[in-house]
Amino acid sequence: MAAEVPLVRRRRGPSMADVARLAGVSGQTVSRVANDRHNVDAVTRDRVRAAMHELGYRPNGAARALRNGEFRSIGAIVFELSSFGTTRTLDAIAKAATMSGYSINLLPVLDVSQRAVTNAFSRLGEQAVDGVIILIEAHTLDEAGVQLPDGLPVVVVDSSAHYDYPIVDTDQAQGARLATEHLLELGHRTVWHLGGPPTSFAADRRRQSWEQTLLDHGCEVPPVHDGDWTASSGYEAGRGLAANDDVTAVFVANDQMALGLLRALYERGRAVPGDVSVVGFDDMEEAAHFWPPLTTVRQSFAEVGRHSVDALISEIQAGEHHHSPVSVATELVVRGSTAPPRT
Amino acid sequence: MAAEVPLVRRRRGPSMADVARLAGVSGQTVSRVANDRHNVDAVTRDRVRAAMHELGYRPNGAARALRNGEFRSIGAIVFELSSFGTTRTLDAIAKAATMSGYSINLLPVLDVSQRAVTNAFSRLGEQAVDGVIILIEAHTLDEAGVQLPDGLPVVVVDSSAHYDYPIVDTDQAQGARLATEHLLELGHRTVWHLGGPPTSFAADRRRQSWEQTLLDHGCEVPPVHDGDWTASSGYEAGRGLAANDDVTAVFVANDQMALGLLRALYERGRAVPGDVSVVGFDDMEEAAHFWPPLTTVRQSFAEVGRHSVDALISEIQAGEHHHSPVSVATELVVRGSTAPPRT
DNA sequence: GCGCGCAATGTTGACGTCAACATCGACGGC
DNA sequence: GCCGTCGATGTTGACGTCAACATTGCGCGC
Repeated sequence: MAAEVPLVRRRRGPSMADVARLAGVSGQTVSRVANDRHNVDAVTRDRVRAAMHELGYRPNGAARALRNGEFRSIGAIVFELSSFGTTRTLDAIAKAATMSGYSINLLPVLDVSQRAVTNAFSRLGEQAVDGVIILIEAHTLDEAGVQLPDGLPVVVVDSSAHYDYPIVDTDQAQGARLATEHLLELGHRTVWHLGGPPTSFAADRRRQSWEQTLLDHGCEVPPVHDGDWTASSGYEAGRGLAANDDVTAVFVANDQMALGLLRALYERGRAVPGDVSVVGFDDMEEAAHFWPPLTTVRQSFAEVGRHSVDALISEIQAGEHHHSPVSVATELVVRGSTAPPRT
Repeated sequence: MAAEVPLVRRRRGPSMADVARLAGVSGQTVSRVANDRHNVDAVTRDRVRAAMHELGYRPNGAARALRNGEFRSIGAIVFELSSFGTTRTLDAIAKAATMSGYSINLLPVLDVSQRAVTNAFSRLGEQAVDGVIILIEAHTLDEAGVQLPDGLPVVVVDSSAHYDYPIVDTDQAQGARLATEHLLELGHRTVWHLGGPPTSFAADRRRQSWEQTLLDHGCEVPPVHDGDWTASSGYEAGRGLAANDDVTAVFVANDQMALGLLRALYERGRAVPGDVSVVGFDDMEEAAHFWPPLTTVRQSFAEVGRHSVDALISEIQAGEHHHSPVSVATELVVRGSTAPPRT
């Protein structure tokens, strides 16, 4: 038995040296072909290409990264992909990064405990990334009191101003004002609010701006109901609102909770928009097909994603810090869930 | 002027050698400390740790990968993160991979053209990954006629059997049968179908199984309406169904299209479930809060994700191929959108 | 026909890490 | 007190790539 096969077959692919040997050239020439340098004879290039193909050669990213001192990769720290906004933003980030020749390294935080977040950042230290985009609602960061590795470019997608990193976010305040004023202009005496979780800066901003708008218009500020972004939480909180006949207009901090509220209103027999007007936030694709179609504030996740990548890449390549936060404007989309109050 | 600063500051972080110099030990000792080897004197270890911290040392992933011959990274090829199912699966994949000590490299395909897909795979060749999970509906792969790099472990999340790679997927056929039989058992004479796009294997499977179930029960097979998974397409297709008084029961290939159908039925004044019963597929969180709450087929994206990662990692580490596809069972969740037909 | 210039190709070494092997010193048994 | 043992630490080289520099040879001008 001439069994000489090693137990663990270290499947290292062929290297430049192997290709070079087969093609009868030097490794450097293979490198030139692999990188599309022009100063290679056409005949040689074809021979090398053929050898590459025959061996199934793939350049080794690690060696390249080591040599060049950069990974061409961006880390994205996320908590839950199931959250609608995060996902959309991540999608835009991935696309923008790809177009700039960077790839995206997903670094999920398994739970929101301090330990998990700290742990994620220490894993980060071991990741082969040139920079990081943080997509976690930043209260968690504050609580965890974590510190990012020094000298690693970072961009935060959130409204927190507590950190000394460049920040890109939707203009939450403007969006909330848009929604609230729309309802007031329809003639409602005041606007109730179904807010996001207190751990979220975005939720904070929307709530604050809603309150300020009411005050600016001399309206009474009703008590806030809180949810956690899910439709279920919107339904739970919505049952309270639905039972209260004073409520004629509600600004909900996202579309999913708005869906839950709509259900609660239905179950209570209150007509939308006849008895109660509802405005959401996000303009998810489904919002146009709620019943009635939801009036909501559209935010451009794509733009937020694109700006984050731009900011991060310029930081990576030039060492620049944009300390002025980028704010992406929102837009009110009026559909069927809002109307003047019943007289 | 002793200005010696290079124009482009290559921001290479400190290396082991720097730490070693500061701590007065050899590089190897630093390596041992970094990797928690036990055979280092406590005093020395503390000194090295202090030096690491002072310099802000982070181990260089590229060098480590080069040395070890593995990247501890998995590529995930996706098309659109906005698609609900893909996202949920990706989330599970990311979590499972993280727990196994792998990170996820997102490789988005920017559009579905052949060129783009082929291009994505050639980029893939340059990625520093140990294996790949493909999350694209596989018709696109067929059309693009692309070939993956040889010797790179691959797992496909889809129902396609055209490829010689391990496949993990939800048991689409079982789910569709569950939905269809539920409606038949309620007493409907037949069940209509609002299907997914013809490019999707998952949609194919659901449609075929729906049809087979009808035939098994001796029911007439009505013509299929197609959508593209979005609520909008469900609404468009749904208008046709809503206008047809023969329609008393519809199995919709996903929840989002079901939402669009519900809207179309509302607009037409047809009651759900009084006039028409509707069953969806996916059980997205929102489905419970549609009006009426949607009866649907729950699939476990988490389990699909976990199985994919398991299969890929065992392929990477042991070179095993599981040629038997993994099928994850579904479950019918009965809510308020289904009832016996009006007599 | 001589040499210059330039394009094609080859050679060398360094990027940062870590396994394998080498060395060094302390301690214990006899 | 000598030697063997073992634990702590140091030295060397290789992983695959590519920039910088070195070399080769060909064509062209005069």
